[in-house]
Amino acid sequence: MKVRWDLDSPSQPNEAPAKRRPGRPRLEAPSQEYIARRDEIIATAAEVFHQKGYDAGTLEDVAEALDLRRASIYYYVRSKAHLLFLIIDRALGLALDELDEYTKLPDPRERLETFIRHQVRTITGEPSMFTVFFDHRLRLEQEYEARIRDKERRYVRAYLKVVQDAVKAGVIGKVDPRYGAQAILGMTTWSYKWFDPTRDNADRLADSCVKLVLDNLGAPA
Amino acid sequence: MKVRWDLDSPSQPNEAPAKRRPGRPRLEAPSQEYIARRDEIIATAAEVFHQKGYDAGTLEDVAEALDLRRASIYYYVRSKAHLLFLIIDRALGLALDELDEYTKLPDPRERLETFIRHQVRTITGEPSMFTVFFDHRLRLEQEYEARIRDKERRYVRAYLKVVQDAVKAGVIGKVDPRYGAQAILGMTTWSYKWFDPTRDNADRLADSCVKLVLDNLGAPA
DNA sequence: CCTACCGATCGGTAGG
DNA sequence: CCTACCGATCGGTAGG
Repeated sequence: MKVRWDLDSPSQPNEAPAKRRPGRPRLEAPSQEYIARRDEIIATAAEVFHQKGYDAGTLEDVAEALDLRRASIYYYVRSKAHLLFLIIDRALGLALDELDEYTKLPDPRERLETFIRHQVRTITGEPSMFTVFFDHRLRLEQEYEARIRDKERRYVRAYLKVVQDAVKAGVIGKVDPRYGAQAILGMTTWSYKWFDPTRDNADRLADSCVKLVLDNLGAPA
Repeated sequence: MKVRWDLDSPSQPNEAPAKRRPGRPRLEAPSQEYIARRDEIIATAAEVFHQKGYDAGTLEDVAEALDLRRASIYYYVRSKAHLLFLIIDRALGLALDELDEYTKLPDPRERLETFIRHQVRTITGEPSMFTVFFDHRLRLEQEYEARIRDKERRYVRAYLKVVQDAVKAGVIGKVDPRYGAQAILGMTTWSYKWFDPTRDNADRLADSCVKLVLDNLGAPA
């Protein structure tokens, strides 16, 4: 049986590059083609699972879409469960990607606005990835759970802080930060259920979300 | 084979009572026990599909939870697909239930607030039903689609109108009604993904949503 | 509402 | 990356 490389690593741009281990490496790094092909498989699987659902979408469907035999997928991926993990990890990576940068923005109002726009852009930009993430996240196997949960927390915490600061600065009402963060997250994220790129416009949706939360008129009752 | 009754009718309180057909009825109406038992099956199936997903959750699981044999479920339900329909139809029925009443509220601000509170209460009150509804709605068979889509449209339209009126009355910013409605719907509905009744409080969540959208402070930039 | 029982699908592996 | 092939699961039906 051929030796395969670190199948688990999601090869994300925001991932730290693999540390060079001491001594002579046993194997060369996975070839560029290998990585590219695996990314193709991940993306295609996301589309299949998006359309048919994780369980109903078969590896046969994925293989067919790639003009492969089903067994060949196992050269790149350990199992169907592993494939689900790779999709979810990638989705989280995308969402987390520019967030650190935005966290540094000094103005609370601008920061919240940027977070909202970022979320809308990210979700509507990768509907398949995020549909799989949100609708099949609970089908993740135990072994993968921990790795995901970590990044997930980082994400929610970032949102929590933005909302807290916005409340402090008085740019939004005095809401419970946790509920406020989830509400804003929901308002934008929900788009994965209804947004139709042939009809809807992400920037206008973002405008509406921002206006609803930040551009306010009536004084409190 | 025994004759069964109208398996499709969801026996919802807001459903019009079945019209009395002319002539002598062929069969008495389904017994109260029959209806009650079927509702039990629907509720249990919702819990199973909530925990394991629609495809991964088996009829065996449902039967076991009810202390039945799997085959017995078919006395109440045509198929697994039919069971999914019954759950989804029930969820929509619950959501639609009090909505007509609230539509009559004259004050735009109060009406929007009531809609928001109603949505939070409904979703958090039936997590299993609504998780199945939102996460497995696309696995509905063709034959059931139409019946669902209709009610669904009614729901979205009601929200559309509330938002339109709120914009006109100037109680929220001038947002695109469609995006505004989906944003508010998302803000509240999203709770089915994270709300934990042992830790969270539905009324406070509703407060936060209302405050975020309606109780505003800063003037538009 | 139950006891069998069938048919089909599908993830995964051997071995090249 | 492919050709077989196995094993298990599961929805559904017959017949009572």
